Amino acid sequence: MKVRVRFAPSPTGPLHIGGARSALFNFLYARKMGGEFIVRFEDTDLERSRPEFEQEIIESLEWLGLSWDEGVKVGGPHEPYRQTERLDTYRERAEQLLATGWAYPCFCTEAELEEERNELLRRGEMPRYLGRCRHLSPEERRVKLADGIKPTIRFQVPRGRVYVVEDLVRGNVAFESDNVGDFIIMKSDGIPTYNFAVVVDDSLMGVTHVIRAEEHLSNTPRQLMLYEALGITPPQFAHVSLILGQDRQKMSKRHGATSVIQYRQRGYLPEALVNFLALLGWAPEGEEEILSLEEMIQAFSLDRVAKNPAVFDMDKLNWMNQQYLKGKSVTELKELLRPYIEEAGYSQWITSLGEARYELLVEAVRDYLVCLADIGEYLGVFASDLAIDVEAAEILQESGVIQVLELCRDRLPGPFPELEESKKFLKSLVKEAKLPAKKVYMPLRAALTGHTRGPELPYLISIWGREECRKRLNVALGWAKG
RNA sequence: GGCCCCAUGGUCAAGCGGUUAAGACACCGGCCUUUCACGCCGGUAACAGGGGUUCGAAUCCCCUUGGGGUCACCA
Repeated sequence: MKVRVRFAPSPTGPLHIGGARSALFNFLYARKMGGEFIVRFEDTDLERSRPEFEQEIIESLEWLGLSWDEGVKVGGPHEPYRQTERLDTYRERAEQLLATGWAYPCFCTEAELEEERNELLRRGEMPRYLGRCRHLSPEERRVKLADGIKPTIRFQVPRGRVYVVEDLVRGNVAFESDNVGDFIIMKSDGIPTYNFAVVVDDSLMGVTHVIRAEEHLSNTPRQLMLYEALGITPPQFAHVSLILGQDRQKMSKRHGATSVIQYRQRGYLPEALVNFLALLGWAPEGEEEILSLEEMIQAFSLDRVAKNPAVFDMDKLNWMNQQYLKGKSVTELKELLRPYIEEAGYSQWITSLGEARYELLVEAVRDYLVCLADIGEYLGVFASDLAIDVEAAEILQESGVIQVLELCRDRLPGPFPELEESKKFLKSLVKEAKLPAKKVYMPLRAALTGHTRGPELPYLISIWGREECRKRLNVALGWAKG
């Protein structure tokens, strides 16, 4: 049978980093097995679901390079792929469960349930639904209905049974049905709840493998019961452990950037994020950790998925991103960088440089970038007026510095020397000054940039050109003399 | 709290009864270098604890401890 997997986010927020990994694992498994990957929206939470989030999730998936064969946006044989558009389907199945006695209407109000919960809590017992409406007579039901009470539909959980989840990453996990209270499958407004809708959709869509986060493991027995009641063979399950923050708690907003879009905004490359995420909970056989999507597909296997939770390590992501940044050509970087330059407010300045000098600039800073948004920081050095920091000030006060700066100012080639020319110029300067190289370069750097560290001098000179350098040298000279 | 999952360096992890217990990130040191990075070389650092099983346990079983998840008219 052809493998069919799915990613079914609820559009109640942007695509979470954990969701992205679930999507990735599903994608990898589908591609590896020559199967199909479905994306659908579970938007039964009317309060929190928003179309904007659907759009954002789709864009995030596309940005990551995870394409799907069927589902939202692309369509397919099991349309629609949005749960609120499938309400009739759920109603039919609910009727079926009602008719076969697997489910019953429940007329308890929220207030009553709340009271029951508090009472149980007060007695030190576990809060759960006691089954008050389980055995209402047809008469009683008719009366309640006549009173205008809109019932929910509850699933009647079998007593004394054991349900075993056969999990591809965890092995067999057993749950006793007595620990599960009768749960709602249809809300009073006619919207199905998650556990019900997911079962109906997965079965109707022919999903063969459910790969999802571990937080769903405890829900699985409920789903198994539903499969049983519906007379459907359940799919295979694979529960992947959670991604934790530094404090070992489930990743949440408190931990900083948790959505894919935030990483995109910061200038992480999709290849890097995908590669990093893949290694969180999965390890390929070899020692190579930098893998293309294609290589990941080849190497992917569910039995190499780890059972233990993984802490999100920003340091490693940063390193990973640098690796991918290094793999980019200057031409590619020039384009990738543009939106971030714009964001940092340096678009005009970059345009004024012209393509050749922009390229030089990219070459000069590329090794410093952890992510694309860092460009703003480095551009500051180039585009802002000279501001001398403490360390640079100390250098400028050393003896002989004034002579070096003046010599440089007077000999500067121009108007815009090529990189090689700048290098030659600097060497000749050292020779003429008859000083150790460092005694020439450090003061120059301090005077030109106002800092003691930064991009290489030849780049600075070639990018700024003679006039800008002279201007800066004069400012620094004025400062050093004054 | 009940139920369930998990447990190898600071982090990600390999390991699936016999290894000097890989590798990567981070960290530290050295080299390179006109600075800072980059790069290269090297180093510190782990089987949570206790019982078993076995000739032999990181690997299998049990308990303890620790962490996490789940118990909604959220998904």
